[in-house]
Amino acid sequence: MPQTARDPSVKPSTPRERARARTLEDIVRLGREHLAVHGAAALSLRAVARDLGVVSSAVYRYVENRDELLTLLLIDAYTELGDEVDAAVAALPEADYAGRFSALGSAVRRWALREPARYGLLFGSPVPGYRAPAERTTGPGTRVIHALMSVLDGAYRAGRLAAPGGHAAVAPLLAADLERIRGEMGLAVPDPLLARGALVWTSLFGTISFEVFGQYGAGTFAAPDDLFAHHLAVLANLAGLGPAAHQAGGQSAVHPK
Amino acid sequence: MPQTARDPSVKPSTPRERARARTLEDIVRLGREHLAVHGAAALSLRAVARDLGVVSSAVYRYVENRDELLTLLLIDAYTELGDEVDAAVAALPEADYAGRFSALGSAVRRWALREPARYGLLFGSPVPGYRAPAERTTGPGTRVIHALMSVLDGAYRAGRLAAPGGHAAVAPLLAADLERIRGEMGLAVPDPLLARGALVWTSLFGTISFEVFGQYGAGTFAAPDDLFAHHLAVLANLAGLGPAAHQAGGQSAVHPK
DNA sequence: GGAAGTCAAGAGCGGTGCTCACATTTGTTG
DNA sequence: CAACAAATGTGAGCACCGCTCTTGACTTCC
Repeated sequence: MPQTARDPSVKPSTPRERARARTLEDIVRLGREHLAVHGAAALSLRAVARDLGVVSSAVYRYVENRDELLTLLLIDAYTELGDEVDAAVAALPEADYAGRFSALGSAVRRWALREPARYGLLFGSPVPGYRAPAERTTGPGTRVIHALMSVLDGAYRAGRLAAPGGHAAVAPLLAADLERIRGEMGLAVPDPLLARGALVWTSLFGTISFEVFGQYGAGTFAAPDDLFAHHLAVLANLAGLGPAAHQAGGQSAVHPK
Repeated sequence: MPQTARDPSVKPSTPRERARARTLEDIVRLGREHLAVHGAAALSLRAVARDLGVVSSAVYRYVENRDELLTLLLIDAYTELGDEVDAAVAALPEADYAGRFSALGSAVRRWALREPARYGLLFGSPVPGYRAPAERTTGPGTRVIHALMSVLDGAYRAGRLAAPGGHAAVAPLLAADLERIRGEMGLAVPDPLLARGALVWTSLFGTISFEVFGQYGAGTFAAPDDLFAHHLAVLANLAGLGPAAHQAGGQSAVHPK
């Protein structure tokens, strides 16, 4: 493969490398647009080439194959989601744990509703023949859970994470997993709270997925904002954050700006 | 369209109709196998035709197009899932509400892990160009939520559904939605419990989706059974069922046979 | 027996991912 | 500046896809 050195950490020096980087950016941008309109499985390299004003085989100079483009779009989407979540969380004071939790959940939902196809690529059914390269996607792909756990861990260290009522027993094997995760992520929260954090994590995405993917019936919920706000409040409580101080409900929480 | 009358409620009388029904069953069966192996977006009518030992165009005598086959597979999957959930719930006494809830969740998970591609078709990202015909899919598609709400409603009517602590306020618009749903489904549970039931519903599928779709990292959870059992116990508590009487955790809950 | 209905076959259209030999452009270097 | 080599674009081609249409054969019923 005659691909040139493409280390993104090194600023492109020569004009040729600059042009190449720009073309690749265009390809990703066009791919993102096609993805948003037609969905992941319908992503077509030929269509991207057409929009790029180039013959179909030319894009293979920049992208090895369709899966490679999918990987780029995956990283692109994870990064954008992670940026927006981080920004939403950072907009509130560090000690406002309930507010930060609410902002995190609302940011994820806002992005998901704005970019349903890209959300589907990240959190929907896996693309049939495609295996995401873990060494490239786990980093961007774990930003949301890291942000969530960071909020919960901060609340715990500040003594603001209430021990949950009705302690569900944590089985030994699960405790081993949690212990390892706690070490890898540098957390302090004990097992029951950590396990609940995982549940809150999956529940958040479950709720959002149902809304984005249309799993609720057509006109089942006329007030999805209120429904999500309610769920978010319950989940904050479940995570141990107690009743959300910065009101978790209503339109204002969904559009914090 | 020269399609014959194909009302499934009428038993096929003539041998021609019998043969036709049998061929259509074969097509659905082969489609199901292809779906399980290659995923929804890669479902190919030509491949089904090959396996059927027939030229590709012949399949169009039985199935209008690819979307029609997808609809048949959708109904087929919803029905199988609904049957298994109903059977798992009915295997426990009606008054064992916590046990029935646990059985329901475990049955969904068991089916999802056994049939990941079909699960993805039902609860994953929507197939790009495809719109499920609501008049044919909502019936089979709402069986699980009906079963879940039936358990919760029964527990409530029996006075066994605890009022949840930390009541999250139910916004007026949401209350209107809940009132309508309560009427359509013939339920008695009040708003806070109904809203929590919806959250438990989406959370259950969120957890299962994360596991089936590999959203947890590769080796993040070595004990997924224990993790799910824990989540199920917390969700039962969240729904208002209190600590699950028929122990909700462990392998025995996942494989209740 | 003939008419109506049903069905499989095959060619064909436009689309896809991907490969390869060839032509062209472009930056560097003698 | 000219020549060279690397990078890039081109177009044909392969195999697959969904889907349509015509043709011929077959079954069923009057």
